[in-house]
Amino acid sequence: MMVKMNTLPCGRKKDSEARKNQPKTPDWKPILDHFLKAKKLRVTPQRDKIAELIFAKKSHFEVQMLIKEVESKYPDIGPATVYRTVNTLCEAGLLSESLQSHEGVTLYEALDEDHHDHIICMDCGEIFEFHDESIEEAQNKAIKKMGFTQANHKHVIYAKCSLLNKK
Amino acid sequence: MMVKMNTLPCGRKKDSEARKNQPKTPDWKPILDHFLKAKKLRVTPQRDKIAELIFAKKSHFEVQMLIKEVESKYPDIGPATVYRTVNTLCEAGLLSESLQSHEGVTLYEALDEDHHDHIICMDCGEIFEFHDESIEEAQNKAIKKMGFTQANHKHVIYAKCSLLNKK
DNA sequence: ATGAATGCAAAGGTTTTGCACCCCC
DNA sequence: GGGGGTGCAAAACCTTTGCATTCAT
Repeated sequence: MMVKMNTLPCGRKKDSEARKNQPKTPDWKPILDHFLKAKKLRVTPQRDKIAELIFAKKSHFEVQMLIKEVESKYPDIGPATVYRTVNTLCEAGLLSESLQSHEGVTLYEALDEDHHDHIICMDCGEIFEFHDESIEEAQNKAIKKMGFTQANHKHVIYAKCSLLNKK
Repeated sequence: MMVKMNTLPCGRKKDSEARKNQPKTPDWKPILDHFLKAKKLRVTPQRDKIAELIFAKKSHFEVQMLIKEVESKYPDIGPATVYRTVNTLCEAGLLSESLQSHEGVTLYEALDEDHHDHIICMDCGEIFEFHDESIEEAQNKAIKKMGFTQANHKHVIYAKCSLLNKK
């Protein structure tokens, strides 16, 4: 099992130090350009700037926050363009609506190579990513048994980290 | 593993015939009344009618659909009351925001005794419920290993049913 | 009689759309 | 110069709220 991208749980440092200051998708630009070209869409400075902000993030984000960021860095870029760009990036497969926060807000996240699930601490609100092969296996078996194929899934665990829990 | 509440997959009949025409929560009324009394809230015809419609369903629903249903059966009951009632029923523990449809709409569902996860067919859109003990076990182990407690989870699988897939 | 519930309409918030203008190809 | 992109504002939605009135207890 591996956990990454965040300290765990609730403040403890874990194994992700090396990755901490790297974007999740360093090579987004050629992928995006290729997608745009294939779809006969255009490479524009707005799209590039918004994408850059998104892929500089190391974590999940909500569109409203992104809009505020964009607005403060590039006052000329409006919310409509942000929404449009987010949708385009989703279609390009670079970004995905990954989960709902505990309060029900949609969070986006850069799609990286490997699949992971999420665990949200109900005390501190922190979102951790994890990958557990035995869960995946059990799941694939179940899907097969039920007669489904081509599955993907969203698996979010809402829990409390044990440290805070001891109070 | 058990699958219930629907034919599976995509039209095939499965094990849920006996349950098919029964509401998921036949005994909602005393529970609701008890909750209302405890909270010093009132039993009103509007709440009863809306609850009745909800618990007559055998499946998941979105608030917008419920509002349309209520509107057509009881034109005097407005959307605001529907929203308020849905929230009250959630607080009463009779109802819960259970998952997001593939299009991102929030679906509610009557809370019955036992936990289950969801699998949505990406072809026919049908939502199936299933419970798989080996997934649950793997999950509980993982949660423990990561140092979390008191977990609950939302696990939605998006897949294609094999029958349609053969076309 | 008291205070909660309702209906209505308005407000709040998020996301999409229409359109004139701009600019990349 | 054609067609997609952008910015702005308006529209479209969904959900919540305020308030006067009604109604359960």
